[in-house]
Amino acid sequence: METTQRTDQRAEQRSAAEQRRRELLEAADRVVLRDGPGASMNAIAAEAGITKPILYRHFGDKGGLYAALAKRHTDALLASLRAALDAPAQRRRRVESTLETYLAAIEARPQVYRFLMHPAEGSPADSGFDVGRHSAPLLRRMGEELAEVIEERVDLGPGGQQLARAWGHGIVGMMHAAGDWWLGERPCSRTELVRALADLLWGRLADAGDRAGGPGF
Amino acid sequence: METTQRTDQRAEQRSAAEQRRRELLEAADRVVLRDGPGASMNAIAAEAGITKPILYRHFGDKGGLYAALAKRHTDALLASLRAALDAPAQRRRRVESTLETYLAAIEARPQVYRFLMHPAEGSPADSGFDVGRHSAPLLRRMGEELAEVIEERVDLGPGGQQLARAWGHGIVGMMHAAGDWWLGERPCSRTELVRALADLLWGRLADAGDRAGGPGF
DNA sequence: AGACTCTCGTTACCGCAAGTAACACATGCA
DNA sequence: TGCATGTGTTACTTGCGGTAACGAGAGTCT
Repeated sequence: METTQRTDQRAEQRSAAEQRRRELLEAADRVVLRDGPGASMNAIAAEAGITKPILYRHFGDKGGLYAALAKRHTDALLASLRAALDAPAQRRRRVESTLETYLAAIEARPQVYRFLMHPAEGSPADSGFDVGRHSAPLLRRMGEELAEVIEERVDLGPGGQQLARAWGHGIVGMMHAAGDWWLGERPCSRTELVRALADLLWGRLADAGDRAGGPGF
Repeated sequence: METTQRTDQRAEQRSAAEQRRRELLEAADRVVLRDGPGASMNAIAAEAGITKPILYRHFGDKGGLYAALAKRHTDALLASLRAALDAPAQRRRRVESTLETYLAAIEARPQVYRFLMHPAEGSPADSGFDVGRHSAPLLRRMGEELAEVIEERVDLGPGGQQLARAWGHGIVGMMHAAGDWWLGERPCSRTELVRALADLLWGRLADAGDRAGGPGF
């Protein structure tokens, strides 16, 4: 039975290869979390106890490795978010719980978060060039300015200043992400998007009714 | 009048240097807009008709150059946003006009936008490693998933699908930016931030009264 | 005039990281 | 014994960021 033997062997090898891959990913994880995303392939290979070419055979190039790494964390995060989003509760409660889940996740493992979202700023000194040092400042500046405007013009009662700041950054982020998506896909006209976002800010989400079948989002 | 002569000369030199700096920045601008943010210092120097060390004398390092480059565009964008935000009109109208301004800007010059916000993805082939290819996918995936949930559970009437997608990406962006800011400054507890964002989504911005003095934001 | 110095510019180099080619050892199969 | 295949290595190339060292021109001081 050569074929069976051969298939068995193939299967063994494949599973061994996947096992190996997992090990490599865990080593890479350790290094990236320690040295920041600027970690070199040499360092990762050393941590795994092997040398560079093996990494390249498994992941193609550095982008492949990082993508695999990111996918793991991303999938985990998305799963927990989905759970919060699907829990049986009122809509507002679910929104709060989802926000809570996300914030708790980034709070619990800020290094992972920084890797996923700010893949530049290495921890020590530097490491070449901090690509990505610009977007954050721009968003921050916009958020701060908007917060000032809100705090100065809208009456939010006690604790209004912090509310204004959270809103400033939140609204800017909303604009940024929606704009980014819209620019890539062009699913509608600019005016339509503006209306959609303004409607969102104007509480249309709270006012909308539940869809037939099951509790509303 | 040595001193006067000397000051004149100094002034001349300084202004000449600034002039030069502007020229270099414009050359860098051209290259970056053509080759993407992965543009090499050699390429930029060549475009400006000089060689690398001069760039380094002017901007210190690559980060300095990019920061200077980013500052120009950032300042311009912020100025127009401020104008829209300060225009005399009702609050909702101003919000719409600000959103419109932002979206129009990124629509008009997507390359500049990509440089400011997605400082990795070079246009041709690649250029080393695309740091930052992960954050976008994660945000996109979250946005799409949220959009699905919204569309499937909330009754938004006609055109609800696109509305849901815009909201999905917008809400995710809000969460992301607010979380990022909060993680950096820790200005309040997690629960407070959750409440603030949920309140925002629940239309508290629309309901809030204007502050004393002038038309509300 | 000639030495000083200051800025602008160059060439040639270093260090380092990504990615690759070529070779070496084991192990199962004919 | 020969050979194919997966696993690992060393040693290399290429390209980039960054720097040191040197050269040329123009104004300045004695």
